[in-house]
Amino acid sequence: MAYPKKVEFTKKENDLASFAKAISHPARVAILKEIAKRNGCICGEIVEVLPLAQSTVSQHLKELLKAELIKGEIDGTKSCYCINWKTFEKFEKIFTEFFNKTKSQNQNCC
Amino acid sequence: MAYPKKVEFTKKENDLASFAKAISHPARVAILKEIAKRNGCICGEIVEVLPLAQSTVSQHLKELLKAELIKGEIDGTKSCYCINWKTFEKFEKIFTEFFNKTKSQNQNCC
DNA sequence: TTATTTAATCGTATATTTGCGATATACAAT
DNA sequence: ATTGTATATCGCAAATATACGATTAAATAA
Repeated sequence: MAYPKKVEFTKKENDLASFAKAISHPARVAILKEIAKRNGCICGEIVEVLPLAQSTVSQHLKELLKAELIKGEIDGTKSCYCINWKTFEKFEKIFTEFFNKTKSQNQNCC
Repeated sequence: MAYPKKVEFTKKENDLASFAKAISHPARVAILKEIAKRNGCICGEIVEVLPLAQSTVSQHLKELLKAELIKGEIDGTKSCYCINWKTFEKFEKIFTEFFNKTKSQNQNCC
């Protein structure tokens, strides 16, 4: 056996996959874009704009929070969300690395 | 209403999400890396290397084919897979655009 | 021809995701 | 204190994803 069998996946594989999972739903992509687009942070204006119920949007926001792609803070009755640039850039790096590493091995075999 | 309510998501949102979905499982990330790593295309050597059953790997390969991230051709009893660079680069572009566009709107609001 | 090898597909079980309405919570306004 | 507003959470249903063993199909080797 030339290459060893994996018992489990590597941290990088898991990281890339879980980031990809966080943005694997069009609603979450749209939410991120909306948060970035607005001048300043927004809250449930997202609900106004998306074709989804408030509770569903809230769930997607929770997912994005879990992935640390956004930060949220409660301001009165409103919740204010914004992009977590630190994580965002971390993932951009992981992605770029993945693309470049893969490309560098392009042997044009078929 | 300053921004219009979406009836559905945009093509770009759907494209980005479905690409992300394709690589949202560590097995599929590992498979892509393995295919890129090997000198020339490989087939079920992937099974040897991953902590998954042959049928499961086959299913993941099918997903990657569906997303057109890999190409496959049958060579005798063996199936030979390789990266579909055209799609790969298309998605890299979509990604980079997403990252850059989002970043350019960084207002550091919170 | 018969056996072997390789890989796709089928059937099935289980887990996760997605979505929504209803409810709860927490603050603001009256 | 009561009412209204914003948003998170609960409970549930439906759809999708993941995994595996068994089976099938197709090519090669014996």
